[in-house]
Amino acid sequence: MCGRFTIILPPEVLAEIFGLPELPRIEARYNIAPTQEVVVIRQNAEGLRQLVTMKWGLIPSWAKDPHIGNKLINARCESVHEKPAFRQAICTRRCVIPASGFYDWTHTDKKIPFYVSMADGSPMAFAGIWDSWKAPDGSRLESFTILTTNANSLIAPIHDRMPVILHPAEFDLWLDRDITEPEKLTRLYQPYPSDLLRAWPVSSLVNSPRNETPACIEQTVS
DNA sequence: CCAGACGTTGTT
DNA sequence: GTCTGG
DNA sequence: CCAGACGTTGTT
DNA sequence: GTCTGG
Repeated sequence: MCGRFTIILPPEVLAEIFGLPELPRIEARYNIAPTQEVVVIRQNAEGLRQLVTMKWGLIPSWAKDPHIGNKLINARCESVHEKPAFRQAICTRRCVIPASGFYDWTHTDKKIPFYVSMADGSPMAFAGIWDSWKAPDGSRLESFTILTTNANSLIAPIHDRMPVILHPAEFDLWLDRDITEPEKLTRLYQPYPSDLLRAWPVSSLVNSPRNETPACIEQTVS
């Protein structure tokens, strides 16, 4: 699944691959955890892409207690079109979460964290959905969740789920607000090809969200 | 009708 | 054991 | 996802 | 908001 990730991308690279109209101001993050503020990309009604900051953990618009978002950090692709918390968002409020890689923990043997990134070091793009929650004081809180799918052969030994990773050619379709038919979207939910990814073990430093240094992604040698 | 849930993960 | 917070 | 808390009272 | 369960 996806419960921790990184974004270490120069603004130029981010703007280029995601087709942003302006250079974003973005800093490197080595250990992004649920509940934190994260930049995501969505498209406005005019088709213009924008980088916006949202909280990780989707709070449905109808939620009475926003803490529900702490649990909704992932949405299973197999059920995202049916679940009450997600089915509206999946039709009209899709987003892409730019990343460099994500972490996964093994549970067989000892709990060992792994870092997964693109084999060629290029940016990674998670498929996500977002919602807007109205607080009692009238303010708005935007939040998102990351879709998950079955693990591919590279990830499977670590974990049975992985995030839905989009190919650059799929960004237009995913972000198009006029496309609402599930059958046009479900084909994007396939596990990303193993040969385009790489994975290596990392130190347990990453376990605590308080540690946010480059050492989090360094390969451990045994 | 109203009340209560609405989610994922992993582990057993 | 289970929930909250990051 | 993992780490860390997990409680009440009264007083400052 | 919308569905399920009582």
